[in-house]
Amino acid sequence: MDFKNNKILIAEDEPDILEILQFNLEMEGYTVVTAKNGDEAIAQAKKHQPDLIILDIMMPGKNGIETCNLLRLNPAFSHTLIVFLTALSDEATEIRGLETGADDYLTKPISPKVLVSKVNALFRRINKDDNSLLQFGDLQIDRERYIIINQGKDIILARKEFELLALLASKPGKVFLRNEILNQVWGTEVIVGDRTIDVHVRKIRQKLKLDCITTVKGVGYKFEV
Amino acid sequence: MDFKNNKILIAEDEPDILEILQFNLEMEGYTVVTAKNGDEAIAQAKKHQPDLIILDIMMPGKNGIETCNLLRLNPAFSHTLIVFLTALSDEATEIRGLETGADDYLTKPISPKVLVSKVNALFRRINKDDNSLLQFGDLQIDRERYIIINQGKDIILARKEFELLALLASKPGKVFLRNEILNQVWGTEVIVGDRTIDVHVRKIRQKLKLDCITTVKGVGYKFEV
DNA sequence: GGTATAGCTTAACAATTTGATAACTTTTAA
DNA sequence: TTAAAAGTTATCAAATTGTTAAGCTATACC
Repeated sequence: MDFKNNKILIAEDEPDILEILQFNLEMEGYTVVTAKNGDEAIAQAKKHQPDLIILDIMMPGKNGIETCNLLRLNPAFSHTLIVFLTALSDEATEIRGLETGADDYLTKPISPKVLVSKVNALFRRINKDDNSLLQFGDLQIDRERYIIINQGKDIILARKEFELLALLASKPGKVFLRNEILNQVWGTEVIVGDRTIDVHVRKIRQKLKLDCITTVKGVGYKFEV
Repeated sequence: MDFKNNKILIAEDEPDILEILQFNLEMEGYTVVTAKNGDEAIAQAKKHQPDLIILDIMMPGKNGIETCNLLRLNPAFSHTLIVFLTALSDEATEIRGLETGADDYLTKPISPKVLVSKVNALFRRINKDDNSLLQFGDLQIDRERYIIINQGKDIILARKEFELLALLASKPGKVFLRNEILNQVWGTEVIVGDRTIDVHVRKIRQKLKLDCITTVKGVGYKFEV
């Protein structure tokens, strides 16, 4: 799951609860920043631009609802996920929170596991379909954007090159026979010469500057990191 | 709030609860269709293409979780909002439900007002992403008002130009295939010549004086800031 | 209702990029 | 050692896109 790179800001005045939440979300792979009250939360939000903000409603100084209102006024946070967390199971507060523009509302006591699941579900909702992105260490293959990113640098491959690489990378380690490659990338109709695949492989190797395509002599090629 | 035109499918076997939910959501301006069990829910979903599906977990025949799994397998519903509704406050079930790919989880008893608020919040989020205005640095695209603003200056695009740009900008970075563009901007009925898209792209580039549309040769176009 | 205007599409051609091949060299495995 | 397979390079053809101008269409305006 690659949405786990997302950043979460937790604003909670009770240190114990804060620590439990932070620990569990970090275990899940999220980056967590924290705040002890509303003002600090706003400052941290501006500094770190989190993808999700968890606001305790009962906090000293600015409470969660006021904080949410202020954040939503800023265009930078108009799309940020905001979730309230509170011990109040008071219905009026809950409704007020949601009308304020929060995306969800969690009632304490909530188990860390449930929290993590809810957070995952929220991100799943906004991250739409991320099945188009393959990642291997420093190498990213983004099928949707049709680019390769290696060590932060964009690499542009021509269509055939890209499709060939994407095919090999779709099953790392698997050896693709020349025939398989021809069928998948060129289709069964087209007939091309013997050296065509080699030339494309060469160009990929050249552009990527990375030894990720291995030749299996007499058989085919495979992708390996 | 224009998202109130949205359609909601409720699957719930207890007629009393079903009626209360339906009544309250209709009062709020939503269109509601109903189902009494999982199979019926799937049939209704296919028929009505709802924007949100509320699934009771405990239902005769297929339960809510199974139903959700089946729906998510169908690409037509892979992005549809799904919310579980159940009397179980059992933690394991809750987690299982969320991992299944539901977007939220509501525990009975839930007051109609809270339900309505949660539903509103869910729609607020997805509508925010789809509609309203997109902003990329100095460039603003206001889909509602059909206006582009670049560095404070209004730029007037013709309708096709605007729709093409708005489509590309709706997913920055994503490469839209020529076919996708034709389907989205022109519709599946209309057939236009090969160079039509290019000409519109050229005009957009010319008017915006900004290099924000990238050609991916042999594939399509993408919007990038 | 007629005319002006902007918008949309197309055709024709230019420019560019991509892909395939030939011809040759190098590597590999038996 | 030696075929067979794969690598390399330059070159040319083909595919794709960019550009421009012109014609058609719908809409607005008088």
